[in-house]
Amino acid sequence: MARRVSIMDIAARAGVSHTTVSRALRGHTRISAVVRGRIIELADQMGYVPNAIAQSLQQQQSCTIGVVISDIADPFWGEVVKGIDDVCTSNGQSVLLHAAAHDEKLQITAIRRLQQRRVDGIIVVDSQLGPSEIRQLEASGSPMVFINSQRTFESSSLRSVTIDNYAGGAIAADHLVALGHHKVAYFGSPKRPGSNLKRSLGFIDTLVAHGVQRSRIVQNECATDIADIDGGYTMAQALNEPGVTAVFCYNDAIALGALAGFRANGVAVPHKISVVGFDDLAMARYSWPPLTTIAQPKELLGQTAMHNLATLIGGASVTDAVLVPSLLIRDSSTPLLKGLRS
Amino acid sequence: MARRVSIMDIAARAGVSHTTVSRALRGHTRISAVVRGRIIELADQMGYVPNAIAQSLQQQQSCTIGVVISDIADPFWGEVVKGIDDVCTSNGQSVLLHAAAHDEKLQITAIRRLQQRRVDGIIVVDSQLGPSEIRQLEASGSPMVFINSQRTFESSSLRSVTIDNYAGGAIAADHLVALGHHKVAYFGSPKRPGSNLKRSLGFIDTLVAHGVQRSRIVQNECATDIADIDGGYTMAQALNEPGVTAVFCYNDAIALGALAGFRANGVAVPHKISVVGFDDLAMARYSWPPLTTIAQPKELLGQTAMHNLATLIGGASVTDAVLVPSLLIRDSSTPLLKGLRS
DNA sequence: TCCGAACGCGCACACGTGTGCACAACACTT
DNA sequence: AAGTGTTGTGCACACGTGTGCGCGTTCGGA
Repeated sequence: MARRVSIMDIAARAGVSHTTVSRALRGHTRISAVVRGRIIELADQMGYVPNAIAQSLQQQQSCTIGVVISDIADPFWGEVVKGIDDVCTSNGQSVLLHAAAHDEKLQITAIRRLQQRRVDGIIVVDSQLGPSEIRQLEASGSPMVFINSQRTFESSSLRSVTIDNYAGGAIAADHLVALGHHKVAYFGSPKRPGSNLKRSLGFIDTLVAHGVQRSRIVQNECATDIADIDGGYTMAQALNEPGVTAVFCYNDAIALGALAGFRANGVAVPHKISVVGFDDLAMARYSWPPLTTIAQPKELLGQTAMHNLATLIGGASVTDAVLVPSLLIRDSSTPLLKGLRS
Repeated sequence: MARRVSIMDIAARAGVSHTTVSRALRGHTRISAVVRGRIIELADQMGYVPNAIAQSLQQQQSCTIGVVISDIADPFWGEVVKGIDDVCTSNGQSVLLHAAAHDEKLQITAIRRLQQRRVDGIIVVDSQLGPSEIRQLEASGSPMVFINSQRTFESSSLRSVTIDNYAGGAIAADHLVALGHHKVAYFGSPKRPGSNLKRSLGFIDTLVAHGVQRSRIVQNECATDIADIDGGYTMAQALNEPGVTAVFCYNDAIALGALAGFRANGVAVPHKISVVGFDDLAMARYSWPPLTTIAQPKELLGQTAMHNLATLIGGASVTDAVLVPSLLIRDSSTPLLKGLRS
């Protein structure tokens, strides 16, 4: 942070007080036109760049939003952050980014650091925090919005924006039942217990409601320590349930891995087995076969979170937002052929 | 930025001056053990969170790094940012993120905003800046590192970290020639003129050096206004050059799109045509067929940039870094069958 | 000519933190 | 007892900006 020209330097050169410089640059009234003109010209000529740090200290607000994210390299979260950044930029705010893997301790540390930096508010993406940590955060008083959190909150300064995971699972079930499938599997991700549970419940409840027998619904979970895409690959290879003709996956990463896993086993998608994902990643359109999936409005997720955080910061209160997913039919799912019925 | 407890508040409660509190909390020597103990306990009990903004103002450094990026949703850049964040976090610094599409004006605006925030240094990812803007930035004095910039710099405070794009193109050519291909195409991206030119030159020069005739090298470019993956799809569908048996793509996104485009046209990869990408995205392993590609060390790119920026900030000088790409052979490239020779 | 109003500007403080210097109290040495 | 060194603490300032209040000047109207 090199020493730069301040309004004091300008004031000295212009032969006025720094007060006058400050007022002139901020477009204050009651400053004579000549003085203002000279100050503005001088500021430009001397290469003056206002010091936002000093402004923050004085104004008691930093115009900065903290974002805590589990994995910035994940393309899904990347799009969410893009939505956040969009709104921030048009609000004149900046994004302070902190990565913090799937780990409570790291997430808390990241939040503490952001609070030291006096961010105006915090967005936590994919939070893993437990009830005791939440209580701690409520006490800290910072407005916070959680995106796709695994929990809900009571405090007025803590809000959430989520996808209706249960409805997403239900949509997948409707789709597969409409195609005639009646023995199916769910490939889950235990890393996200909350959303995983809701998607699987929505899926299973709806299947049952459509008359599918519980014994004909297979549930698998991938190992916690591997990437989703690898998990999908492994689960597809390991699937050894005769008669399963469709799989609903927790997300697209698992589904794309599953496509590769089935292919390696010589199981044709969708003719032998239909695959449905969740998220609608950019890649999903271009996989082979193109992936049928439950689409999340990713950028909207980020934008909504940021809008709600802004109103929270403004002192108003907001309700939790729940966005709706939608079915995107491509080629990885197909009607069950009569000959294949078991 | 709610009003929080300051060292003055603690001082009042402890009956000492704020000086003593500051020294006690910073582990200064020459503070009596009893007083220190009481202050630390009091600070904890009152929920004191140090104000990093005031510290920045006083210390004349913000411990903050600005990152300007063209598209945070791009999985490639996501991994680069992860590398940056890693090093930042272990250095006790934070990342201020600003997105700024492929647009000079937006990028300059973003840089100005970061300078207002008095970041200690700036990393610009995928810069599109022209010579005049560069000169402007040199004058501003902020240490900056450009990742995969389309240009090189002379100023001592402006450094770059890049992949050896020419070598990458050469490796792809070596690979395809070794497989027996002698009529090939290049699918380029005009959005990144510098790296696109180098990759294509390395590719073509090496092909020619191996005795491939120039007339047998086809060059295509995708439209500027569409995503890479769509561009790859379109170029693959439009490719109408009889006898072309291999394609080298500017990046994996284009290559993945091309795989889908060829498939839609009934052109089998790799049996009819081999495809080689560049980047090694996480998806490349799981495409169909799994993509042969020139791998970039993405996280290392970010880490190196951040390391070099840190030394630059420390006042030392560094040289431009050039990292080497490596060939990753998967299933989208295969030896040319004799029967297919043209 | 006199008086109130409007105008243009500066003083002094606030925001929260860190630090050079000074000063008082105490321990130790001669 | 006097001098010297050490220890613990506070004063006052700095960092850069914004603003309430007050003061002097000018203007307009009676």
